[in-house]
Amino acid sequence: MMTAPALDPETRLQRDDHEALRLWLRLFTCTTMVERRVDQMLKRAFGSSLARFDVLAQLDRAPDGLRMGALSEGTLTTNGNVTWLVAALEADGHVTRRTAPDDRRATVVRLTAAGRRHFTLMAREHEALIIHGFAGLTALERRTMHTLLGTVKQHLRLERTS
Amino acid sequence: MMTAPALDPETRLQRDDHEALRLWLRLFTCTTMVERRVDQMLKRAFGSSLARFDVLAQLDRAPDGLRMGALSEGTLTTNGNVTWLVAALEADGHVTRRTAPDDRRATVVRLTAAGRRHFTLMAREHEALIIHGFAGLTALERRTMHTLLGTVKQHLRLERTS
DNA sequence: GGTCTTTACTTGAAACTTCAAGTAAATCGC
DNA sequence: GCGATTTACTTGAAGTTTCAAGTAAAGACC
Repeated sequence: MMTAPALDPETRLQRDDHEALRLWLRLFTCTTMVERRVDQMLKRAFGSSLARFDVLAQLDRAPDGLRMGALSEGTLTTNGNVTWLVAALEADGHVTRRTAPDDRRATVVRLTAAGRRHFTLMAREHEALIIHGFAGLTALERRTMHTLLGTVKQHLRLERTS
Repeated sequence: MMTAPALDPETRLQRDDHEALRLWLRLFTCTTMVERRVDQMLKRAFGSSLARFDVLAQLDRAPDGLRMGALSEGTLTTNGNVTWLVAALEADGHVTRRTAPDDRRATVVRLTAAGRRHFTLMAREHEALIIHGFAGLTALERRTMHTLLGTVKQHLRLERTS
C-alpha cells in the first residue's frame, strides 16, 4: 500500500471533489442500470412499470390505505404524478380511492384484492431480479453498503429541512 | 455484538432476500433524492435538465465529439431519446451535428464554444451540490462505497452479456 | 362566525422518455 | 459485386413526469 502524497489544501480539495463526483456517477450508473432492467421486466411481463410497482408496494405495506400525500412522499415523486399513477391503477382495478372521512380534502388509496394479487406476482419477479443484480457482492459487503447508504440518506434528509 | 442465530437454509435465504431488497430500496432512494435535487437546480438556475447535462458532460470529455450511439450508451438511455435531446441541444446552440466522414450512417455530435461555457457553469453548481450531498460520509467511507459500487457495476455488465 | 392562511389534492401544458417501426448505409457470404 | 443481414440513427405515437396554477376544505386568528 502506498503512502498518500502530501497535498496542499487546494489540490486536496480538488481531489476530494472528483472523488465525490466519481462516487455519484457510479451510484447513478448502477441505480439506473438496475432501474431500467426492473422497469423493462415489469413492462414486458406484466404491462406495468416501476413507478406503478412502487405505488403498489407502498400500499401493500399499508392495510388501511394511504393518502395521496403519503404516496407522493414515499415514491419521491410529485403530487401531480401520483394523481396520474393512481388514476391509472384505479382504471385497472388495482386500487380504490375514497375521500378520507375525517378530512374531505384528502383521498385514501387502498389496494384491491386483485391489486394485491397482481402485486404479489410482480414482487416475486422483482425480488429475483434484485437478488440476481446484487449477487456480485457478499452478504457482508451488502450490509456495509446498506449502512453507508443509511448515512447518506439521513444526511440528505437533514439537509433538506435546513 | 450478538451471535447470529442458526438458520435453516430456507430462512437464511429469505433473510438474504430481504437484505438485497432493502439495499436496493435504499440505493434507489438515495439516488432519486440526489437526482431530483440536481435536476431541479439545473432547471431553475439554467433552464436545463439532468439529462441534458449528462449529454454535455459526455461531450465535454470528448474533444473530437461522440456518435449518437456512444452518447446513448454513456447516458444509459435509448437511441430515440438521445436523438431528441441532441436536437434540443442543437436548437439551443450548445452542440453541432455532422455526418461522420467515414460512415455516412453515423452522426458525430460536438460541443460548441457556447455549449462548453454553459456546461462549465452548470458543472460548477453541480459539483457543489454533489459534494454537499455526500458530505455525510468520510473520505474513507466514500472510497469504500465507490469500490463496492464498482463490483456491482461490473457484475451488472457481465450479467447483461450472458 | 368571518376573513386569511395553509394544506391536500387536481389539472393542463410542456418537457421528457420509451417503444416499435422505419430509412439508409455498411458489411457479410457467396 | 449482389442479395441478405446488420448497424446507426430517426420518426411518430403513446406513456410518463414535472411544474405552475387552480380548487376546495381545514385551521388560525381575531
